Amino acid sequence: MKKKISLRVIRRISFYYEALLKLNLPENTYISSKKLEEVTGVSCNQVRQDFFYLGISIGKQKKGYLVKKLFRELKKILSIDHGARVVIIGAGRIGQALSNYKLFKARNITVTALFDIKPELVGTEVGKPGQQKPVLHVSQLEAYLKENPDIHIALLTVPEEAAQETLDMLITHGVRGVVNFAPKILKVPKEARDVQLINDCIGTSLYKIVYQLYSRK
Amino acid sequence: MKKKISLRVIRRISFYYEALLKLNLPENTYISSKKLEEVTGVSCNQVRQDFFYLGISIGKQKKGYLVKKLFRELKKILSIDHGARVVIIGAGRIGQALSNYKLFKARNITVTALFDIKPELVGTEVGKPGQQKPVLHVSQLEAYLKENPDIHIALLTVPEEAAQETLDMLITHGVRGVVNFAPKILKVPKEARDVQLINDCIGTSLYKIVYQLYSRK
DNA sequence: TAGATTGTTAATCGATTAACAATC
DNA sequence: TAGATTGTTAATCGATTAACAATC
Repeated sequence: MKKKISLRVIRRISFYYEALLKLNLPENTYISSKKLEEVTGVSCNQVRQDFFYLGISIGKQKKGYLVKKLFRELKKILSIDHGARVVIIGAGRIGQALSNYKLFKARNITVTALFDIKPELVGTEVGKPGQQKPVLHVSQLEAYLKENPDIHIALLTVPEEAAQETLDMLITHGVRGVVNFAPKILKVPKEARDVQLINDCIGTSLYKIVYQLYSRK
Repeated sequence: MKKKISLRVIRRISFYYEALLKLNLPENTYISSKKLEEVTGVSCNQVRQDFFYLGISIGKQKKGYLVKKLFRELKKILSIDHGARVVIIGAGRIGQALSNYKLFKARNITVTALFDIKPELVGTEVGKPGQQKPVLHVSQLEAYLKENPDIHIALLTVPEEAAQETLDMLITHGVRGVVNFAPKILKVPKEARDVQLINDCIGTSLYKIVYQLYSRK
């Protein structure tokens, strides 16, 4: 059993990985923790602490980390090579935005289909030309998951009123990880305690800004 | 100068407030920390600890907190009565989703306008009937902010490539708080250190689920 | 009364920051 | 060499959990 890595660390590892992707440096060059601080906003001390904690001891004094090796290590931790296929429940604006999310590709995450109940959406395809995804009716979901037993994750973007029952339904059909975007705290039923759920409502970070600007005087 | 409240606490306070809104209990009833745990997922110990920290000592043993009083206290902390008017830069799917975000109203947050550069969007109105908002051209932003000097916050939903320059422009025009939704870590220029910025890319929480499901064996 | 729930303190836990010897 | 940067430890800081006396 591996060491447990907190989600905070995972988040920062994601930052490092994406920064590396975007910098697009030659594989045989080096990047220092100081440079990583510059591009990710994570302090260089924190960067080295993370690497130490994760057993990434590939640095060279005076140079930094070989890009090629660092990529390999980060990929390993994030299981990038494993890949993941996911579905999106709710083909509204947020669902469609997620279905086009650029960085998923770099993470080896594939959105295979969207599901909705609106007649005007069901049967259409969404997304940019060349990477379009079908919108199916929610009633087809059960069969779809049976045909695609490698799909264990769903992104939930249905209206608040339908969110909890949809989550319950997803779990019944074998989904094991869900990100809920509805503005409602959902709960995993007790009998399915191993299902991973993140409530991540778009818009809540605005509250923090409002607080910082208007309450903190 | 008030005690500094961390953003984690603010986030939980938001949960309590929204739970209270949704439960819609009569003002003269009581709610216990145990019940708040049930509806928010925050442990009752944490709830009481938060209230203690914030000086909310209005509980009655054996009963809990009077809904009316609790509302008042939470509103005070979150500055709900102050209110905030904000603009959205980028009228794509995420921008439009945010412009319709239900809970903003309960928080006394008003989206006044959206800005974009796409000809097919500029000049239109978005949103549900009765609460439509105009989409203006980004070039009109400077004048708009001059006319509405009470607007200090922008939600940034432009494409990644344009995000940093747009942020710089916003700051130049006097914006003091920004939530960035583009999949890129933006930086506030050194000369504007007091500007509040949150990078909150939709989709990153999926990475956590993927990690929990596929890496943690 | 007995049971339930608060307010508060202390203990625990975890995360971040700082510092620095080692060395390329 | 001198300067820069790592790996690692220790110190600090902050957040959460647990416990319980007080009391309605």
